[in-house]
Amino acid sequence: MLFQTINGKMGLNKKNGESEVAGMAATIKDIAKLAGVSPGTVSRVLANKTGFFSEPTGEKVRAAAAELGYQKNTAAAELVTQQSNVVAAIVNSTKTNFASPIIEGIQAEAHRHDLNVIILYAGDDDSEQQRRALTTVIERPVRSILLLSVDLAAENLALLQNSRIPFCFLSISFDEIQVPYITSDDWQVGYQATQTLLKLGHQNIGLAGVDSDFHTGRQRVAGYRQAMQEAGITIQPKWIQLGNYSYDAGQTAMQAYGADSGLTAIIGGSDMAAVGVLNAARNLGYRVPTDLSILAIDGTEICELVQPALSSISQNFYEMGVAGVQQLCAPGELPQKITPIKLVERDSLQRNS
Amino acid sequence: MLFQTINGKMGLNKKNGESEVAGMAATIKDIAKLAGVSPGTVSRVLANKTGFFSEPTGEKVRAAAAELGYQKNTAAAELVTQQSNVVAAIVNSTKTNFASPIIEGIQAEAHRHDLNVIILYAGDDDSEQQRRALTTVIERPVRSILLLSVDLAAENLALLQNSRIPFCFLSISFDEIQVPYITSDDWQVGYQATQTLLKLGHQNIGLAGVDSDFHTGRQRVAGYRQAMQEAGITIQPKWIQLGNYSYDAGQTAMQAYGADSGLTAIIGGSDMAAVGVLNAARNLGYRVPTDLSILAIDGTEICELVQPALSSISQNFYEMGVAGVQQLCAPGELPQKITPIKLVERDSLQRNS
DNA sequence: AGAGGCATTGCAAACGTTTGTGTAAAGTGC
DNA sequence: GCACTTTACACAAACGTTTGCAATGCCTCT
Repeated sequence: MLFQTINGKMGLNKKNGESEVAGMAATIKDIAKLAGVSPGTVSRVLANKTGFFSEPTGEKVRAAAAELGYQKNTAAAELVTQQSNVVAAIVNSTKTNFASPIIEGIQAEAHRHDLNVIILYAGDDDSEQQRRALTTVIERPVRSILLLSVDLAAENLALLQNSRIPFCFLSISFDEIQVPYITSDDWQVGYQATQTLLKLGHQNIGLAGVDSDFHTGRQRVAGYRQAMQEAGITIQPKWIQLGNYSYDAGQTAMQAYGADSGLTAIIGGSDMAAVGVLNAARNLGYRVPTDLSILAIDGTEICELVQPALSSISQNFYEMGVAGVQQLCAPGELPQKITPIKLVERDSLQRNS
Repeated sequence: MLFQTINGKMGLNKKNGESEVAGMAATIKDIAKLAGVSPGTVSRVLANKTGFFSEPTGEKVRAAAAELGYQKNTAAAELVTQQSNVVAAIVNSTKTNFASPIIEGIQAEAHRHDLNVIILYAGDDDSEQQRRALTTVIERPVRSILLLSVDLAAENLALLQNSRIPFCFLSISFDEIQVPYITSDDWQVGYQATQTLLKLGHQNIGLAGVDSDFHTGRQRVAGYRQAMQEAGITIQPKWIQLGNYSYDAGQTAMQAYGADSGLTAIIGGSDMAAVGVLNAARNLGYRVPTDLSILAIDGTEICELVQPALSSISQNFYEMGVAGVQQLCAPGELPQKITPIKLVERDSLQRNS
């Protein structure tokens, strides 16, 4: 009775008669056959649509599923239901390491909404790798896309917008184009960093390693300029050393300042840049913080790894992650959002006498 | 002629008449209708199956696809072809940070084979999060699974093996169970680290922060013991301070050693642990490397971030990544594989006089 | 006892692809 | 001008699900 071999219309190029023979994964139909019910019923009990099946059948089906080691084919299900519960996070593999707390935030909030998270790497500034990551997520049913500080090439942005999948940028901002993003107020980041140093009596303050090619960096520089201007200090051109936020950028910035820079404080464009500044400064003979105060921007764990531990203007990356998925779960909100920043004091700042 | 409205059997609950009305993504059928050919033909030209269509038709189809902004639904395609070109990497979100070079290796080699990579986070030792990550990849068509130093709970390993998806562990090893893995020879790691220090004249050598709960850690300890024994040195129990490879583990280990430990050299179980040792040692009044040599294990970029830069027994994580996808692309090879290690000298070692 | 309701299940369409088979029309050789 | 091959395409099945609808049987009410 249980092992009846009625098996519908026979395929032409593949006979599906005995499906437990080889390694072919068990399907809902196999369960149906084993349990002696229809595939539809199996689907219903497995989806726990209570009220649509009797307890005895439920048991039979569950037993059969267990025996066959059934694993659902979600892709097939998503095909018919036309909806997915995975959200994709695309990160650029830049050396600055704030991605991890953002992802933890995404993960936590996503699970709260019963969503699954997949992560894709999009290379550094490689538009080809971006395209690759983008198409792999667009081509399969993802519910939404989060882009962690990736600066999309124009053609890739078009691709993304064309896909009609909801998306949101994280930890990056734009002025020219109108897209949803969540990040810190980068102008405030620059402004408050500078203010912090000014309040400690510093006047000659450097800004090292920020990238003014993008909005984020331009904003930080603008905040810095404004704070300096309000304090009545004229900025020497060499005080602003641009770069790409990396460790190397910090180092080369510091080397450009040189051993007799006249600076008493430096703002690192990122944690990594600040560490670069720190190490290069030491090699130039500076003692930190005695001779030179250093203030990092970001506040990731590396600040606590080096000695002296770096004080920082810290961003709330975790919060960015959760805000990102919230934004995508409850759309209709305004598309730009700001997460708070705060000063975290460690051991790299000192009052300028 | 082009806009004929023959559209097959009408659906009962959803009329698919004009599909460009709302946001519904364009399908192959829409293209077919627009170009005035059959869906099959569209599929063939889009897949570039040359020889199956004439150039004029090819052009018509491509034009229609472009006009509709067509995006392939790979999930649907994978459903019928029964094969996928995505490989999943599952990483645990541990604070030690070697994951990134492994992923870069995976990524590079995968692209060489025209595969796409998705990454999942599996939490730290959270079997529930593991299960979640695992099922999300098992439930959809992935070609193979790489697990980066994740120690799977027993029930989750069963899940994985049951799925019949090829998998390989990276940067972790096992003795009790028989599974494919690629990692460094951890015994050699411990042995060579110790040898390095012995050759520099050290005798009282500590081992800090390794986790002997797992095979990897046990092997490192065993290598250390063997090297010490060969040198005729009896290990004081407190020289071995276990931990979980973290920064904190390194710190507490060093604090356990104390200010008058008698040690002249310490092996950090990981880079992070070594940095923990370094900072704690400084706080205890040690000068590194003058009073105390420190040798890290792993050789990630943090070794170069701290001062003095930490010498290390470096693993080739990138290579692990490429070996992992190679292994899964050309199966039949022996299931365990070893990637080489090497000593990288930086500034944290000094001869013991 | 017949009508109506409800619980349980089967049936079949549909999701968006790929691909084997069938078949006209066009091309080739004699 | 006929048989034969080739070219270019359409047709339809199949992948593994979900779900609206129909069908069956039983229960309850009058």
